[in-house]
Amino acid sequence: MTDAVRILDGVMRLADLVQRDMAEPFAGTSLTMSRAALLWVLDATGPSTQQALATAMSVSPRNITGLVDALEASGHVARTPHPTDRRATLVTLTELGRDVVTQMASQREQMAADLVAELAPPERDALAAGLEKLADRYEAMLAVAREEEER
Amino acid sequence: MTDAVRILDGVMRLADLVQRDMAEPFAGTSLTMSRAALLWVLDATGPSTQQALATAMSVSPRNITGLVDALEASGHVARTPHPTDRRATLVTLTELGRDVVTQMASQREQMAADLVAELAPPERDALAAGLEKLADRYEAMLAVAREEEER
DNA sequence: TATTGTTATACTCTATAACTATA
DNA sequence: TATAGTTATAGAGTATAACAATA
Repeated sequence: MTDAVRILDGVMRLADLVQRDMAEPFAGTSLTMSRAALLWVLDATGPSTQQALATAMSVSPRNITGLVDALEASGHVARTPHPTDRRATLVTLTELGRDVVTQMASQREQMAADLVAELAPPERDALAAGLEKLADRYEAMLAVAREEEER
Repeated sequence: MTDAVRILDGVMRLADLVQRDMAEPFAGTSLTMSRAALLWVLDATGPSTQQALATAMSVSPRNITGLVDALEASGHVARTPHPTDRRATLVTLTELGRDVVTQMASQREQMAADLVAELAPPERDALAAGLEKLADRYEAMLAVAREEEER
């Protein structure tokens, strides 16, 4: 197996493990990974239209309607009228929604710390830099491919 | 942001990009990521019972029934009677299924090669080793946590 | 005309529980 | 009694297309 494939496999395997682990705290609650992801995006961007959320999450507007419906029912977000555009609605985090995001953030840090506990600091930096380089590069590659396809 | 979090984020971001990219060739076909994953496992293990597939994929037996139904309908796998246990069925790859796996394997290699194209060989090896170490460690951590929970 | 969000419809992945046939 | 696979049922994520209200 080439080093290239070892890297690809390592990333996918690790991501799968992490994803299962992240989903666990939501068991028995109304939250799911997709809904939590929306909260996370919303916290990063501030109050947003559903269109903006759809774009940010690379998902259809219809999908956002469903996620927001569920999160509104569970009290994590609220729909408020857009101040200037009466077609649009602004989705905002409620206090409960903010609490959940805060908790997710601390879980993420704990998880990350546990993950790299056996790596020496220089190794950590090298690994982080390598991954970021690959992700940046990959994103650029996909963007180029998408443009070529449009032509 | 700590290096630990940079690593976690890098892994998740990269996995997301790769996953979207891997799903693309299936558009317009009857194949999906889950079905393709079953083909991949089946190729690695050889003819398997549905129970074995469920365990290997960490998924319910019922789920396997559905995936195999679809893959059987599309001609990628066949159900054959188990030679000694009449309760069980053996799932096997058809020629079409094998062709698809071969194609996926070469796409994976191409994708991996593109991904790391700008990394020098020593960097590649370090990155691969780092990721494998983290994944192994994480898997062990989860196994321990699961045992503790059972007590 | 174009855009925002929703209704209508459909497919897929996933799970648990009950059931049948077999071990 | 236990196991393999299926039927029954249900929730969740996702998409496209048509539509109403508004820009």
